[in-house]
Order: sequence, then structure tokens, then C-alpha cells
Amino acid sequence: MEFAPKSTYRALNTYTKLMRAAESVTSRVHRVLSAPKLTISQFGVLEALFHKGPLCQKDIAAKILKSTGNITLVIDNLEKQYLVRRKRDNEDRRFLTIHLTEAGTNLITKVFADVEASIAFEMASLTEDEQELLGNLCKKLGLKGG
Amino acid sequence: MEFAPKSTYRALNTYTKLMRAAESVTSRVHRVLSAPKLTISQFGVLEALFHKGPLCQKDIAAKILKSTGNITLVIDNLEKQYLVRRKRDNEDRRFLTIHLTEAGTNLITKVFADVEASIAFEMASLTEDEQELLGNLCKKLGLKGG
DNA sequence: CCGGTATAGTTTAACTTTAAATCGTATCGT
DNA sequence: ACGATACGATTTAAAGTTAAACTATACCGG
Repeated sequence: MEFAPKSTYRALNTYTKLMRAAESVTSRVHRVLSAPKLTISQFGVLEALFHKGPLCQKDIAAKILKSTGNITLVIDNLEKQYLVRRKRDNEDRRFLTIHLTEAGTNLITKVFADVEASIAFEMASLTEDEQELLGNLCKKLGLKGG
Repeated sequence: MEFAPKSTYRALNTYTKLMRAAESVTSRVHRVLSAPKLTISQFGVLEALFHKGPLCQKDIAAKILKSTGNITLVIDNLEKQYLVRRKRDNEDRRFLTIHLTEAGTNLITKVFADVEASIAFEMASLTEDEQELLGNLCKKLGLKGG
């Protein structure tokens, strides 16, 4: 071990716990996606469209924190499964607006409910007040920058 | 939107904040790795060896939550850069023990200090007590299961 | 209208990741 | 000792990811 001030040890310790909690919870939540054979990115795209309505690819990329090149591929794969449809915007022909198909809507409705239930189950380790508190602390942490 | 109980909304909300905080903090911390041209997995391996001493590949895989097949490749790449060395265990020839080289030790010593500083900077958004609190809440969350 | 510039999306190359099949080695029960 | 089984590591194939180069479209100033 090195010679770091106490505050650094505490920071490191908290950071590690934060990361472990995030990993551990997500990895359990994401198990729900294996049955419908969705990747995490695919789920992210479907969920974004489900909750925000039709979006262009750039907005989707920003929402799920992936590159636009990657979104092209993810949308390709979702389109092959008839879960979404690309539609060229006639106002500005550079844009493609991505819509959920009926099949896509049905799938994400079901899968999102499962994910939601899984998250509720995971968070039930904490009381209502603890959840509020955790949420506030996380918010404070996330705000800092980029 | 669906018809979920209030507790589910709260859970979802807290979950989202937890994930955003984790992503946002790690993405900033990981910027430190671009200069030494280390991938996150490579850093994870070096750091594990740095703090735990020589380990076999399976243990490394468990530590950084990657598949053993992946570890084979990550170690290959680190070995090409002369940062680690494989050594066959003579007690049980199935095991390869991975050691840091001197170059590897030097590199990770420097890089880990940078990462540590970056983490300390990030966590400084929270007071000492808030960090303790966050750590405890995260611990509670992570414990639940596998 | 025209030329420059910006933007949305696609393509490509390089790399990481995983799951599954495989190889070699060790262990256990008989 | 033998066969079954388990285990560590490697290989392979398929997929996801990014950065960078590229295409097509739009906008803006003159």
C-alpha cells in the first residue's frame, strides 16, 4: 500500500463500494434480458423509444451513451428483428426517425415490466428513506462534470 | 407510462441515479488511463496484481468480472508489453501464476496514484459523513445476491 | 446561387468481450 | 491403477464497441 492521506482512503473505499453496488445490481437486473435475447444496448434503445417516443439516432446515442456508429448497428439488428423501423424525415433528409413497431412495443412493454420488477426487488434492500438518501448522494456525485 | 406502485417508481428513480453516478464518475476516472494507453481491463489486472500479489488467471477473472477467455487475451497483451509474466505452477501444472514485471510494477504504481487522486477528487463532492453513508447504503445494496 | 461549413448517419478497421468447444492436467471413488 | 469427473487455460466464432474516414444533406454569408 501507498502513503495516501486518510481522506483518500475513504474516497477509494466509497468509490469501490459504489462500483460494486452498481455492478452487482445491474448484473442481476440484466439477467432478465437473456430470455428475450436482447443485448443491453438493444434494451436501452427500445426503452428510450418506449418512454420518449420516436427519436433520431443521434438522440438515441446520447441517451444510451454509445457512439453513433454503434447505434447504426444496434438499430440494424433491431430492424432485422422487426422491432423498430427507420423513417426518413422529409423536413430534413439527414435525419432518420426510429419508431417502435407493434412487435417492438409489445416486447418492450413486457420486458420493461420485468426489469422494473427486478429493480424494485433489488432496491427493496433499502427502506424508503434510505433510497431517497442514496438517490440524493448519487445525484450530488454525478453532477460534478462531464 | 405503466401502472406501477409508488414504491416501484422510487426504486426505479434511485436505481437510475445510482447508475448515472457510477457511469459518470467512472468515465471521468478512466480518462487517466488514456495517456498510458491502458484498457480498463488491463488496468484492472495490473491493479489486482499490484494489491494482491501474483494470481492465477481464474482468480483475476473473478476479481475483474470478466470471462477466463478474455483474461487469456488481456494477459497476452500485457505480456507483449512486458508488464506481466506468466509462470507455470509446478505444484499443479494447470495453473499459470501471473506476476508483475518491474516495468509493470513501475507503471501501475504511477497510474494507480493518478487514479487514486482522480477518485479522491471525484468523491470530494461529498463530505466525510456523506461518503460513509453512501458506502454503507451501497454495501447493503450489493450484498443481496450473486 | 455558391462555396464553406456543420450535421446525421454509414462504413471500416482495430479491438474487446463472451460463450462454447477443446486441451491438458489433476482428483476422486472404486 | 482406471475411469469418470472437475478444473485451468486456450482457441474459436460471433457479437459489440469505438474512432476515424466518408457520404449525403442542410444551412449560412456573401
